[in-house]
Amino acid sequence: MDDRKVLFEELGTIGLTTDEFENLIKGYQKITIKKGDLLIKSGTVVKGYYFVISGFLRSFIIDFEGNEVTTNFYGKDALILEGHSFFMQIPTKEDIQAVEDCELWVKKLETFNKDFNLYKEYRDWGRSRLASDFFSLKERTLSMITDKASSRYKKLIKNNPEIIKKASLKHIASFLGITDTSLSRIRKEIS
Amino acid sequence: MDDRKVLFEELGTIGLTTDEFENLIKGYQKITIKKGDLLIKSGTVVKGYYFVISGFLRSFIIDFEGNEVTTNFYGKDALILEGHSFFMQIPTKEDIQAVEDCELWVKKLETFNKDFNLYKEYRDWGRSRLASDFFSLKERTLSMITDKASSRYKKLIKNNPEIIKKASLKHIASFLGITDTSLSRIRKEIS
DNA sequence: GTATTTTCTTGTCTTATGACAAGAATAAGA
DNA sequence: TCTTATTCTTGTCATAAGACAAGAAAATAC
Repeated sequence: MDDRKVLFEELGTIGLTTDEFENLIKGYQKITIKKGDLLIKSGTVVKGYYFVISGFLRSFIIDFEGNEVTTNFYGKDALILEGHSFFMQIPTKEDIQAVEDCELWVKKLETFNKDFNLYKEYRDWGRSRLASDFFSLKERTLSMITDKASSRYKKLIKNNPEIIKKASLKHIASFLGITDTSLSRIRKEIS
Repeated sequence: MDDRKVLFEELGTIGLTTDEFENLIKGYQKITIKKGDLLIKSGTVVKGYYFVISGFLRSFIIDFEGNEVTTNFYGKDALILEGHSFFMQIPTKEDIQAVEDCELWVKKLETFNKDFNLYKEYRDWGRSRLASDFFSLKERTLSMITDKASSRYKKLIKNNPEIIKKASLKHIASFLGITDTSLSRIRKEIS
């Protein structure tokens, strides 16, 4: 029951009655994956969305030259929603990998659809989440355009210290759109 | 009635009955704006989403140094949805400006919410649109990371020739994340 | 249709970042 | 614990893109 706290914090405040909330919560299943394992494999259809209970993950794609490009990081309480694949039920191009051992809640498509159509509050919550993830991505894209690499790195230190602590230099570098060599030099420069 | 064709193509195929469709369509109002005018002003709360019937628009933000950075372009049939502001009803940071005289359909929040809760099909459509816009932005961000400026420009020529035709060099340049000087040289290089 | 403003091109020089490679440090495996 | 693999640092050199400035071309206004 303790683990439900994470969900409770997010979903317990959207305005559902206790019964509705309990019913909604039933649709979540707990899973664990080991460090290095893939939660989502590129080429497959994503079957659920996920809440991170504990652990740390990253998403990446393989670019045309065969290099891994890290597209995002997911720590405690993060929502992992690969909407394009999940909603349209088409294969995803991204892989999502556990950087540490992880515990997650899964919500599968069928129960998601059922609850989505059942509860207005859940719909509003989902819409907000999507809109705010969209907004974050916009900010990131803008930062790629207007900031130089060292500023992007400094922002990451300030806003996402967990990433700096848990992700490897190589993964952070490709997330920032630079080489690991450059990031190493930026680190030296800053310290 | 002719102008409804645009909407029809998008919304007429989502599985509503004729009556439901007619009712949905009623929620749209037609507006026009003149070249140079702002459809959405930064600092205000977005009151609707828009379908472009005719014309051409661009969205931009002002960065910390006071420069305009073009964030998107919208041609015929495009959906203009500033979700973060529209759904959360908070002020937006973006401006959206008519590059040419434009005609648009507006759907205001109240009718949107009514119809969203009324029709499952409309909900599914909205979710798909949001997910696919999200996906496009992801691709754009990835392109900023993995492609050099000339490749990004070539992709734009191939995938969005309308932008090349209608937008100014300066706006295209900031959209691609480069200076107008650089884009001018890339154009010379290519031709 | 001329004047004025805006947009685009081109030149020179600077700078941030990449490519490649070799060694150091750290982590993982046996 | 020792060995091997991985990650990180550092050096040298190459290159894409920016900064600044001046002129050409095009669009807009009067």
